[in-house]
Amino acid sequence: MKEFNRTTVTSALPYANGPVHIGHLAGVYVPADIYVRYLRLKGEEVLFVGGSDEHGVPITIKAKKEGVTPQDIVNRYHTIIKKSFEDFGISFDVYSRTTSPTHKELASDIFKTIYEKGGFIEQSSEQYYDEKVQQFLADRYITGKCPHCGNENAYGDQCESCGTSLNPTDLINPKSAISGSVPVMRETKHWYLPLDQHEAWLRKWILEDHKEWKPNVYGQCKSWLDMGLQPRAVSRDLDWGIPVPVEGAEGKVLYVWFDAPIGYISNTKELLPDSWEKWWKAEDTRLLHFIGKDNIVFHCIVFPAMLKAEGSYILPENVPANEFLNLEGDKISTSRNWAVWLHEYLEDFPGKQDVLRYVLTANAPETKDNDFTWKDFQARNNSELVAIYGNFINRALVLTHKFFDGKVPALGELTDYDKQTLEEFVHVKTDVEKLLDNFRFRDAQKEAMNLARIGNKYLADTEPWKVAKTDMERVATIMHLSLQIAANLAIAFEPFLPFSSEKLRCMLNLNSFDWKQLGHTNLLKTGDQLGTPELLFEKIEDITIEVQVQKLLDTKKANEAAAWKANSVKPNISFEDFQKIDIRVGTVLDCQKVPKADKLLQFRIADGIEERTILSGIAAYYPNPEELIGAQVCFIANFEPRKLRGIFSEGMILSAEDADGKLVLIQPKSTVSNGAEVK
RNA sequence: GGCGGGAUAGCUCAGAUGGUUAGAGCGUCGGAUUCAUAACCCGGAGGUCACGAGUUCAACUCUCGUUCCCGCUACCA
Repeated sequence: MKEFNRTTVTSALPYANGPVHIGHLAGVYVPADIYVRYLRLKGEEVLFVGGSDEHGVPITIKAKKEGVTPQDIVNRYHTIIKKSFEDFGISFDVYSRTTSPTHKELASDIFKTIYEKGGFIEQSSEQYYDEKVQQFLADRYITGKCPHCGNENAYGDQCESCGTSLNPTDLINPKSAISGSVPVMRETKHWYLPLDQHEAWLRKWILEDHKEWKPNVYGQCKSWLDMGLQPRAVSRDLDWGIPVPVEGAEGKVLYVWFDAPIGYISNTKELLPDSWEKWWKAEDTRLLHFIGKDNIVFHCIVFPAMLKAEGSYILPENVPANEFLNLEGDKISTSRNWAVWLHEYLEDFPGKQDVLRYVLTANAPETKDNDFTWKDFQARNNSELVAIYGNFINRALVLTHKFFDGKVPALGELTDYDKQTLEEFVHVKTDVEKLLDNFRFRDAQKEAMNLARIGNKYLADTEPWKVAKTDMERVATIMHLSLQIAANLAIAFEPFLPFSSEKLRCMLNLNSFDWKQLGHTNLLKTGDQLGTPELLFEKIEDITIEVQVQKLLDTKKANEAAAWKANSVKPNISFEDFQKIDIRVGTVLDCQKVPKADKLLQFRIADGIEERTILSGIAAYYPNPEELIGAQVCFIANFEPRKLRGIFSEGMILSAEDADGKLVLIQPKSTVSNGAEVK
């Protein structure tokens, strides 16, 4: 077992083309933050690095769409993202960005070093080029007709209609997704990192030396290694990014995947210009990458290969990747606005950062994709944070104020039951530690919560409010111990719920604490004056949750409307065909629901000659049919009569079907004679 | 299509190397209690462990097949 003296913790760099949401928090930043806070509390040397990933094609596309520069886009989102992390107490030592000068310099240096060592191969190939916007097109930005299923909107890498993987050259009638113009083939040269040459040591390093990695991480790496590694491009033709720092590379930038992870290092360097190297090059430094499952191969294979090729860096000791968090049963999606955005959450739930941190940890996607629901959020707040933790603290403080004027009472003789309780909560410390050391944050938090359960049980069993009538000394001991448990809770929850721990610390008038004190009963001294008791957590009412659920339902509706596309036009018909249809205007004389039929309305229509009855299946959209009386509608007059629900319908009333399936009557703009023909 | 991960109580999830009655929290039902944000505390009910075969004295656990969800598939980032 290797000996480590310090730990470098990185968390995946969020891509700066949108704000961050609960999925980011649950998968990466909360677990990383818990771990880092835990190490800090233990007094270990630790550095927590984050930053925004600001290069790459999607940002340039977004900028073009909005008519601003890529720098404008990343400035906007970097600011929002950074603030969200600060607000949620994600305790980065540094949060910088890949557009920083330090990063540009370091990324260039690393590229150059590998280049000079002959660590890249150069290769030319033909690629699609958009002459209108003068840039090469990534596969994703070429669309055309799928050769397999005929879908007109297949992407250059895959047809989403039939699922087939494609090459851009497979597409029939390719078009640039950026400008819509027809792309041409053009030769271009790129640098590749020959991963195949790194395969042997990667295989040993991962498959033999790191069997302790999580199954999802280990499994995916094994899968890649078994398939055989291929050279991977590290440059691309683009004007947004870090220029490839060698001759003959005009117009080429580092591929964003190459540049982004170096951001971990350059952000460290920006913070510690003189001492950054020990965090990245010293053998006694333990490097950990917190990421989501979509990043596994990159952090376990590609980035290590880059670092090895450079030659002077250490490799990650573990990569605790999480699965994904879903929202109310659906995949979280930035583009579909299916997310709970952190900055919006704080507007709706000011001061409730810890509640979200708690819920996301309690239901963290550690072994498989999990689901976030608002109902669960409410339940965890009300029946765990409020009822178990908050309630215990409140009981302990209120009782102390009631019986001892808010001063820590003296500890008397311990009963066997007292000792038994103390023993239980000493266990909590070792259990939480063991779980945190293994990145099992969900269970660790549950174990911390057990401390509050122990406290509640202790009060219920010792019943100080009863004993107070006969034996105040005994009450003093009970409250003394209860307050010590409360102080322990502040420590145990600090990594998970930093804001609440701080609040509790103030209520208890504790100066400071560290992890070593956990499990001890001398955190508070007899006679210490406690602060004013406040509620640690508040109940969340049904109405609050309903508002959030409604917000999501609205989003869903808006998405459906946005996704709606008009049906393609039917084959042409002749004028003679059209003439066969006799469409007329008539006035509604009477209109009512057909009994025992959900959808049908029965119309009595004046058609200019006589009256006729027509049935129409629009009842759901006209809940008050009598309001239609007097209105003019269009109908097909020569439709074969048809019996519906025992009634003859003599024609068909015309409606337009909206995106959501809603039917809307077609009516003339101004009143016309009954029987007027529609031509 | 190929590969990887997953499918376990009403809900959200745990279940090293196969071994007697499969666990937790919430919810639910019953009891006790009143210091506390109608909260806490005690107890009960609830599962052919996705489906179908196979290996084994023994399978939630191993093998094969099927279905569904998620991810990766090397120029989406």
